[in-house]
Amino acid sequence: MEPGGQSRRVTIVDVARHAEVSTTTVSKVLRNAYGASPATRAKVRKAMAELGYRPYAAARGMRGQTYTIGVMLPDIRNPFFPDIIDGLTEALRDTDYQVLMGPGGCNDEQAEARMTEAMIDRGMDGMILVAPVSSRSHLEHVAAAVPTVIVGRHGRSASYDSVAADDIAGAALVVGHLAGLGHRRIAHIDHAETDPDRLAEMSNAVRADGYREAMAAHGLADEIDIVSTTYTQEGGYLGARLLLDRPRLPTAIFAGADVVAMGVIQAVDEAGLSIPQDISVAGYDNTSLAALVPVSLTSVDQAGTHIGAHAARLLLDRIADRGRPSAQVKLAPTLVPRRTTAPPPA
Amino acid sequence: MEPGGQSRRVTIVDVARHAEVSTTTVSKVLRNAYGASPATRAKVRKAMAELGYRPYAAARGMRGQTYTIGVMLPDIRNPFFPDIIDGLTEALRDTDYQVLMGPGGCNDEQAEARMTEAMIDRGMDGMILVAPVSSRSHLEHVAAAVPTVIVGRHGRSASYDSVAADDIAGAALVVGHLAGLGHRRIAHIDHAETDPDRLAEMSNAVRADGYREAMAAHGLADEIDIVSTTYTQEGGYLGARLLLDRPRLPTAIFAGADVVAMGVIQAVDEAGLSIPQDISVAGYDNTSLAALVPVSLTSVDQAGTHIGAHAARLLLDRIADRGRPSAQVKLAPTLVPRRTTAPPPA
DNA sequence: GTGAAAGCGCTAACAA
DNA sequence: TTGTTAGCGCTTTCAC
Repeated sequence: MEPGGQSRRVTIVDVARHAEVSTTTVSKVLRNAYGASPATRAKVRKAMAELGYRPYAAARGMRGQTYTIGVMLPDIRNPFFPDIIDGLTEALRDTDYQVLMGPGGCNDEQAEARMTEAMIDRGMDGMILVAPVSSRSHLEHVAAAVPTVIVGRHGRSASYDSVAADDIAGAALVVGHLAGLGHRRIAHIDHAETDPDRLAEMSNAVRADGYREAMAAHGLADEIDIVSTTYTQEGGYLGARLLLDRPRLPTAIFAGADVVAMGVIQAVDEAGLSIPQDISVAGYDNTSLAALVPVSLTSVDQAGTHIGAHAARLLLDRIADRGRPSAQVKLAPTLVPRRTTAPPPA
Repeated sequence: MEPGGQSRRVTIVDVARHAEVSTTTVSKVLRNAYGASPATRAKVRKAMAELGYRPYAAARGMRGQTYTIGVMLPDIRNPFFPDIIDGLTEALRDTDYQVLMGPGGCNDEQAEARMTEAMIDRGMDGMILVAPVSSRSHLEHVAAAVPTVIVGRHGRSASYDSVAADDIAGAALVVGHLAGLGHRRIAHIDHAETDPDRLAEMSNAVRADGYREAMAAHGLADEIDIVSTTYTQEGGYLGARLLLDRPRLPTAIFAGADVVAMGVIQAVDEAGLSIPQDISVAGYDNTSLAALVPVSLTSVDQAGTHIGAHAARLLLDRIADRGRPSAQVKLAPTLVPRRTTAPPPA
């Protein structure tokens, strides 16, 4: 109230005194634990309300839980993440858990480690790591300390659960769509990856695999053309520049992410070509960017809210039973055709 | 290591034993506090490293600080916020403070209150509230509990610091730009606001005021035309639909935010008009959306990273001295003209 | 069903 | 400079 004069917090002791019971009893009511009669419960609840009591999560954490779930986001700019967060918070709405998010630092393994440690040190009851770039051993190290769900990364582990969209299927949807329109020279822009561990687990690598498989399935194995840059707008720009320098231009470019596609569009625009008349462009993630009318990008929808909801459910499950076998959820993506894809020029 | 067998945390006691000193000494070293010889310091640091000790923030918080700063974001989808976060984390990089973000729940006062309470209960050392919609009294209630900086909201208080861009000047930049191109019928889309408190403090309202003032200053007082919807894409769409139904069409629409402008573009597109030939459109915030080549939206840049950096500095300052007088920082915006604005049709 | 008392990991008075 | 000793607000045995 008074500037600087922070009035002392109402504690469990105040509540106990007010309700004329012990602090133990108050604690039991707080946790909905066994061992308090309905009458006592009511009395304590009333006292809590009258005093405006709110439990101090940090103190609870010293013995029990903090009722906090940490979500590490690799890149807060990626418009795909809000969907996941929405699904997450929606699924957690009627629980006592609060979600706090930490900026992981775009593709920076060290920053990611700092963030995960910071969350562990702050007593998170559970953690959700979205598309982490950390090594598998680091992920297992995190999972050993606190229940963990990995989102958007393939590869299974006994120590954590995971939720991801089926990127092989997603890539096949794009290639199928383009091939169906009559395209043969379909190029792909990938995120460069050297680490063998991650090569097998990261979405980008799996999408590239899916692209290869699908091209082969459509009898276009000879047309496979992958440029590796990064999953950023600049990466897309750079990749497209390389593709536009090819002696035989591709008639379609499948970008591994919507942001990448935005860079592609820029490069194509600068080259004086038009989309989709001269060249088709497809993205991935069906972010809000893709839906913008002036953009209207064909993309693959990963059902982000469902991913988030599944992650929340798995996490609560594991917080309740840390010993249970790990689970992997794989969700089917869908294609969202828009105005950037059309039949190739005749 | 073993599944379920979380090996006990290394504590200050272990470090003390290993270094053959008292826990007090370890604590002093940890806090860089006065009262430990260089030799002792080195010994303790070595022990910490050898044991892989990491302080447990929640426990520190029970007596001292948690070294955690909570940032409440009203809408994680708004692409303006990442810039603020970048400025914030950059400014905090070399400190011991960690940033955790909480989703505030788009324009929902209750959700906002839940989030701020949750952060206080989790022992945040300081809080940064970005464009909060809460009542002034709630903001002061938060500030009474923990050092607080309010970002993106006008109006000053003795109990908290604030950082905002000069929205009057920003609106004047847009109107000046459009008037300079020869426009007279410049309409504005605003975020509807009824609460008198917030009417004076929220950015949207101030932008509308700035629009009115600037129109008058350019001798266009008679052309003032404001449509009030919401600061969302749908709001922009709706607002534009209303404006396009006017007997005399506006030749330019100044949307109060980039996302709003995206909705405007959609409505204009559907009406079969082209931008900027038939109608000019300007946004506000210069988000990454505006820069996208297919969008290329004229907008006002608020220097989000600077806003974030200032907020961080003010907060650290106030954590160090809670009694100091409150400060208000106002930053000058700049205009970024792009392809959606041009002279009006002849 | 209820409560006394110990303790979670750390910081802060106060002595030595 | 160093260590002893109380707590911080809550949960958890373990008696009653």
